Amino acid sequence: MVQSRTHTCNDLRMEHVGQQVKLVGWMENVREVGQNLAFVVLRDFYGTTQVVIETEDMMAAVKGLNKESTISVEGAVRERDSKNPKLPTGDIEVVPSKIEVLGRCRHNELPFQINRSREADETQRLKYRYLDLRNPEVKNNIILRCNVVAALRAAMLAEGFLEITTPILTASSPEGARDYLVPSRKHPGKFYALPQAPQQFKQLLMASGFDRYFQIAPCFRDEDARGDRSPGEFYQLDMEMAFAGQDDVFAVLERVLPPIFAKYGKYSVASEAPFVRIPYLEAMDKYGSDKPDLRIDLTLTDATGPLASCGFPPFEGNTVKAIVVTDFQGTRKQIDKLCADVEVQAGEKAYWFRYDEKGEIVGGIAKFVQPIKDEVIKALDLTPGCFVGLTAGKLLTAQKTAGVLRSKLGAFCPGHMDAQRYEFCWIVDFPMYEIGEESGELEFCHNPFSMPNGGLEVLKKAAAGEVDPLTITAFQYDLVCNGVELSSGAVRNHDPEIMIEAFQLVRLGEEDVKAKFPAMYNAFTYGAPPHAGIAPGVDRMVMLLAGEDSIREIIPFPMNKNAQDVMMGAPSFVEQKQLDELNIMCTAKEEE
RNA sequence: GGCGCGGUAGUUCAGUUGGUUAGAACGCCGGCCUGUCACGCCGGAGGUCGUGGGUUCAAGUCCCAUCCGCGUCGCCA
Repeated sequence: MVQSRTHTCNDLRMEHVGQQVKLVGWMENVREVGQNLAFVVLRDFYGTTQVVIETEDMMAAVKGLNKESTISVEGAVRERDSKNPKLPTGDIEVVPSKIEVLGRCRHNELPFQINRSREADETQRLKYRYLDLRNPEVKNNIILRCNVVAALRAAMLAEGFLEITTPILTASSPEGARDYLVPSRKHPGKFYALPQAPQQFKQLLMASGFDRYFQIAPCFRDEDARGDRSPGEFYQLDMEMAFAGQDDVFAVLERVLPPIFAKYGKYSVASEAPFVRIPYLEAMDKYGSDKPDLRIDLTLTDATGPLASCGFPPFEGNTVKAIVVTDFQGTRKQIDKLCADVEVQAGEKAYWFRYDEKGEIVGGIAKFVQPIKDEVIKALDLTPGCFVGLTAGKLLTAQKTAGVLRSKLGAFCPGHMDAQRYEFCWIVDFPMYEIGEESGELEFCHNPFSMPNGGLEVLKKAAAGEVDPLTITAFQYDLVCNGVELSSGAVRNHDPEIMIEAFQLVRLGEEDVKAKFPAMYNAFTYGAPPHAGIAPGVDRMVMLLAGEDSIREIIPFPMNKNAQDVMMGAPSFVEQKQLDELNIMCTAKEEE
């Protein structure tokens, strides 16, 4: 019988000196320092322990064994001659009497060095993710994720929420992101879809009488990846509350999240409950973004008045937004780099000038500003030594471009951004409708299930032409932290009559609502509670807590940007027999 | 799909105006070393320069095409 280990590689201390122990783990490193003297670093999940080789027998046991092989070591704990204060187990070492190979590493060259895997090529890391995860720095993010999920679950249960799972195989939903489809063998030509979110199910739970629901819910969307958005699948802390409104939802997250951010986050929490609430239009106007990073103390100023007609062609007839940066320390080269970065990201140019220490307008578009110097200084409240970044275009374009410039300037000027903290805010009062860019007609701006602010009355006035539908706001809100959109939620529209009215404004009617959301529409005709909810992204939260810039760092087995699992080889071709059984024929195939 | 950056040894990278045999660090292999802990010292192996075409006496370097990766925009009700 194989005796199991007596301790982990992080257990042994001075008090264990003299004991016989058995450790198991990976042979991380071997330092040979003499004819019959070597030090083996043994690593397991918990830590590392040094094993000292002093005899020909033991040397023979590890000689020829590749690093990263798994071994068991039986021996005595001894106080070290030369201690290492940097290691928790640095005071002791194990003198082995028996070393057994448990799993030989057949490769003397690894795809990357374990403790430096984060520097390696990302495709290699993903292909050999099981080796990448041996790196404690990588592994620790996964442990953090477990702890955060456990803490979220505990906090939600303590708030009186029930965790209820909803179907993974469900019906394709007509709006929103692209669905992942799953063919049905028993129903030729028909498909299931993986849920983009448990949206309709959680609202049905409310109609069923469950008062508070939550779920660490897997969500599937066939959309392209981003640095903070994993392709294919992700997790949300999905929640919904009956007989509740916006303030109730806010209060729950304001109680649940800050302690978890404080305990598990890399930085401190700067926001106190209640979090700042910023109306959507104000966020766009002040920050040029609906997910403002409040760690940056810069805001946008309107400079259309003095600058639109200064003679600089790009400003002519446009809205001009300015960002004034006091105490600006930046070279010409750095400014050019900033503007180039803005253009890459926003697709629009940024312009600039400086009001230097001598009180002169210099650099960038100074030539055009010079003649109206006094007016501009007054309008923008300039002080000597400041930098003025400028963007122009239609209102929204000028705002968005300035938003990008603002975040770049924040990252560039440490004096204007304290990055080592978490700043939360709510973005509220999103517009209910917008003019679609493709259609040129009125469309839902976000979620057609949101309750319009003003209810049935305002919708009827809009239908009668007494109110501009573009001015109607919804009880729709986002939770933003450090410029990352953590979550979207809403007070739902639980009234079939208001639902139909809302749909009629976008040229849809009762039949469309019934056809698109049959279960929910019917359920709401049987007496539905007013309800509201939200769904913070678990992956993004963990990313913020870990202080990582890439979402892949906090997912155990991430896909690459092209939604491929290069380790498992997914997606893959399947056998013709499988397709036949599902009545599926492929019209095109990627080359192998 | 658009734009930006990148692809050179197992890994991370350097490679000048196009010019001798493509380099460094880490890793790997061999040797030395009795207290290392990023061990040290000596030696060695290891390269279709992403792929295909072109210009040239000569291409890692210039041109064209193409593939792959990352970022970003579109997209994500």
